[in-house]
Amino acid sequence: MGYKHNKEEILETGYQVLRKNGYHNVGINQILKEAGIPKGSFYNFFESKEDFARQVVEFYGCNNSNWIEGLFKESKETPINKLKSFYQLLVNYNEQDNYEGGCLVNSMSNEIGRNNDLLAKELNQQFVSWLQVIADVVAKGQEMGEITKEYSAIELAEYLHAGFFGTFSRMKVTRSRVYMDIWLEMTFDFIKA
Amino acid sequence: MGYKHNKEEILETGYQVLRKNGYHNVGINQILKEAGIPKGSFYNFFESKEDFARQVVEFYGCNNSNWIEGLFKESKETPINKLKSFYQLLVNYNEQDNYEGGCLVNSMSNEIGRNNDLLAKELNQQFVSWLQVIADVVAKGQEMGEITKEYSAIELAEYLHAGFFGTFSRMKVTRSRVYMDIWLEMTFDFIKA
DNA sequence: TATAAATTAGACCGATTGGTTTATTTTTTT
DNA sequence: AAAAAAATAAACCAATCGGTCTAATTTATA
Repeated sequence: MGYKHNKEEILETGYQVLRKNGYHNVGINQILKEAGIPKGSFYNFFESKEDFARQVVEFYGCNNSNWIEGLFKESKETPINKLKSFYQLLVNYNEQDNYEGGCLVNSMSNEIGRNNDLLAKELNQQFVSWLQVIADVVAKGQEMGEITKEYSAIELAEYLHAGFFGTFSRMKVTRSRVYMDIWLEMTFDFIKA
Repeated sequence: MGYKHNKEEILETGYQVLRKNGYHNVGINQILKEAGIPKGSFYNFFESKEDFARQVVEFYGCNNSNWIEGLFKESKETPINKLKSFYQLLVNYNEQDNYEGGCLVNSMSNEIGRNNDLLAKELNQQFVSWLQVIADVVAKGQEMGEITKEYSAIELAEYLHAGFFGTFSRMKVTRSRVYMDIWLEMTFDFIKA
């Protein structure tokens, strides 16, 4: 039957809160309030705010990694179209969100990537694990002759995802997907064989 | 002769502090300490922390805009090489900094681009003014037949600078320029005519 | 030179921060 | 059923937050 509160629900709430507001802009009390738990429970599950954030990143990162893998596996499209559809899907979700939040790993990397070694390490780990999933699809596209072989699959994956992140950040400020759509068109034009 | 403290010096200190630590991670007291001024002087010059940050962004944005313009004007290289050298220079500076800080506009856009309308507006304004300078050089490159005409100068400028920002963010976490150098190579390969 | 205005200086303020503590309740183990 | 362990609950803590206030000093204006 278990206790009243469970960790995964808190992590899910934490993910939403941190994604939309950032790390230093959010206090523990806000998380307690939104998750509907008392402080005692929070500090029973998590050592500190930093530990909490690290676990949120890990939780989100792993979920996202599985989601991407599933998406690529189920899709019947060719590799290059799988990738393009994937990015289009992310943009659609963000648009529905009215551009609130964006990607937790992207935002948090920018906010504390240089000031907090523990979180930076976790953020990079998750990013790299996504990259591997993307690189696998890129590699298949290269084998099929769809994607340029001038650069390695991992180099192209980094290029794709870092570029995507940059444009994603711009979307936060402009609150418009116009340049994001152009980015998609240009990038997938550039990387084709 | 003037009073003891002057606003530009405070803005310069503020720029360094905000760039390295972010917005919400920095308190007024830290700025007072690093700038060596009492609180009374700060609130004599600035209405609030938010107003201060806005002025720092404006100050940095304009300085940077002028610097870029000067750089492009003095350089004897062709447009595409001007752009590449410009980005390489930025990376070199960041490397010398041991990847602390990065670009204030990039970092701050990510941190508060969606939560603070006043700052978001200023950040976007500065970004767009840089973009115009870059687009002018891109346009010259297109005229000379060096750069692809498949996309407009401003589209290419957005593509360049947003992509650069994304990779710049990654550099904060990885603390290495490896993928940044690859990004440079790939991007300037992609956009050539 | 007298007066007004701007700047400097830092003590002070209520609110909030991340985190601790203590007591109670619930679940698990014996 | 008894004892140990885990989880819940919220009052409490020192430190810090952004910001205000009053007084002293310095500069500009009349």
